[in-house]
Amino acid sequence: MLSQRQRLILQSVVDDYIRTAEPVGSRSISKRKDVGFSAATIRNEMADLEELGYLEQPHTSAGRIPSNLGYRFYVDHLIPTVRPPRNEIKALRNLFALKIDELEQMIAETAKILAQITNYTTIILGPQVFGTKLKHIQVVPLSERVAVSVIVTDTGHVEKRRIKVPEGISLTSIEKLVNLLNAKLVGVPLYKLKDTVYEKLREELLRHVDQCEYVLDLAAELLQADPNVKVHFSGTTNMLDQPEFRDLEKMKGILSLFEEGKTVLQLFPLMEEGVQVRIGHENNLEEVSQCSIVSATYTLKGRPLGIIGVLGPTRMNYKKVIGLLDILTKDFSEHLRRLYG
Amino acid sequence: MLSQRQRLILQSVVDDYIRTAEPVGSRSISKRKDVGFSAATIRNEMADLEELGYLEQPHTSAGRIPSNLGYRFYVDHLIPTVRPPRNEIKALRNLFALKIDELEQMIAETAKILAQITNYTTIILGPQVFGTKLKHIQVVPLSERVAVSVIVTDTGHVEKRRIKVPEGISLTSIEKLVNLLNAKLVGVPLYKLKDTVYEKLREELLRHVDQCEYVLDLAAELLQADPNVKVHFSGTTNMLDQPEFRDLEKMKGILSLFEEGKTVLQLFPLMEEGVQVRIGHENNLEEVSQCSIVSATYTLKGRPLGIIGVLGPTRMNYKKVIGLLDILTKDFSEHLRRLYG
DNA sequence: TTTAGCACTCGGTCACTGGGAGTGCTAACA
DNA sequence: TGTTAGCACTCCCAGTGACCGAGTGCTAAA
Repeated sequence: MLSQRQRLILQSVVDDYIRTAEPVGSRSISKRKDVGFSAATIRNEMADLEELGYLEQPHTSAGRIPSNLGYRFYVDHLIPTVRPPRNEIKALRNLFALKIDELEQMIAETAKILAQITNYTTIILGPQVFGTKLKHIQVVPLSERVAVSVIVTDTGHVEKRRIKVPEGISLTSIEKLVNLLNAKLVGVPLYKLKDTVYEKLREELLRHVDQCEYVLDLAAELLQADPNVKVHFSGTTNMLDQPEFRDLEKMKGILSLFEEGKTVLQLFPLMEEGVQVRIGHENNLEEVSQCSIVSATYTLKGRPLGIIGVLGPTRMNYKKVIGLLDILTKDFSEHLRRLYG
Repeated sequence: MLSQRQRLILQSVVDDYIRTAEPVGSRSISKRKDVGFSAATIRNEMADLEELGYLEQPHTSAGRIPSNLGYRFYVDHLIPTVRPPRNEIKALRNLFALKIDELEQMIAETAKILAQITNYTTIILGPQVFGTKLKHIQVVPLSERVAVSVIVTDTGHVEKRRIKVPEGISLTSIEKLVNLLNAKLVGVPLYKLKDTVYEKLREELLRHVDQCEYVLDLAAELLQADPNVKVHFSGTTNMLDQPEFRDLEKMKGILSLFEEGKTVLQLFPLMEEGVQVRIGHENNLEEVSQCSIVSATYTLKGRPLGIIGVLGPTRMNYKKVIGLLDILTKDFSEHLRRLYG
């Protein structure tokens, strides 16, 4: 268990290091007005903290920097939850006042603003469409054998899919099929669509449509919703401003991660309530072992829809980012509720 | 006018510099087997070429590097059009054999492969949907006052738009409207949709629908196609491999360009036949003043649909890239024709 | 006109140096 | 017993100068 003084010193080191990106020496800490000890005392405590694994020393005659364990303790015990400054809150709220209709665009703008305020990289996942419900399905034939199926959900999301029409299936049977699907499946969540077709529509189809089996498969194909979650990035180049990423190789690793968008999904293994912080190796990817991720879930009608995350160096300004994400996800969810709820 | 020998030397300098990224000295050129002159002679010629503006010297006792004018002459007169090696052609053709249904995905894959082969950044614009024709329009009401309009084109492209339904317009009038639009507008190119509505549908509407003016405006909104051209990037991190972009500031400029996708549209001011090369300042953006862009247009039914471009340092391997783009755009267009033509 | 030779220039690398920041240890102090 | 001042030591870093090699321009000879 850390003493009160050790906690104070650890906090000071982390704060200073976050601010300056330079190893923190005993003298500079003893000079702070909230610390009433001499440099020598601080040195002793720092040596202890290093032994306990909270601090590290880049080389003998240098100051200390926080270890990942140190950051973890700092995040868990040493930061007061802080309300972001007015102007930052305002910048975010202005977004929601804009009345942007398209959700995608809304998300893109949010990512942008958040990246601007934090100076880190923002990653937004979603929205997850699996839980949303079918509102309408339409099939538009393009030529004899090719058609496009269009699915609209209750949140206004549109999924399309090119499909090949099997030989021997006429346009009229497709039309009948689509009518049937619309009559029976509206309101069913997307992830249940396929099962529902096979379970409930079989007899119905037998009655109304010829070549039932073919058509059933076709229907399944029509309804195959795209399971891909969209990934939005912003502020990717902010990483270049961080002194710890001067190294081109590291930088390249991180940037390629952004290019191959889907890989970052591994960084967000679960959608939990509240603000999550993952530090250094707690992330599942080697490329970001020197980064931290602060993330939070946004919801619609209590259902988690997606994730807003901020990626920065482990030396990131946790206080600020956590405060921002906390407010932002709540506002964002509220905004969604007003749009679709 | 350059003498035969000057052309040979200029070509050698550019070739070597493209290969090594190091200033080229007189000795290394005189050693090449296709050059039968001593270093001293080469030096004289190089001094002349510098005076003429085709070469530059980073500092007094260094070799020469090509100027932008030098590259221009090289591209215009000194490279034979070269057929890319078999394995590269094959890598591209494999793509088209994959039978990827979705055009977007197809484009993304193409960009990726091209970036892999060239080791530069690829930028693909399009497809341009303005010229495509309306196949179907659908309106799906989400709630009392909100609906989603979905437009399907003859190329299977789907555009959606959230719309607010003006007060006092009933669902049945909307239904009538949509039926009318479908009956009258199928086959009309997207860019003519709006005009056509106002010109041709006015009387028709007056007869069938009440509150005509409102409805007319609504129709216009429904048909407002998204004019945004999509921009696909791949291989953005390849830029980091180029020795000329070690400088973080330059790098940042270029990478932010990719992040703010739309800005790059300025780099492709026109859609012309054949392969275009723009060198250094010939591009309209300061950020890429040390880059060159090789681009070509892909078409559908003879209509230009979009652009495939490769962005690299001015020291890029023009021979290879030009050859590749030439083949690729032709294959790509042919593939599109098979899919939609 | 071409080439060989030579003096010169300049950037890059390496070893060396001194200064500064910071430490750990010891001994004195409250 | 906990805290502090003092001091010797460590290590990084920036600056310096010497040196090397690649390349040039010029001149004179072939």
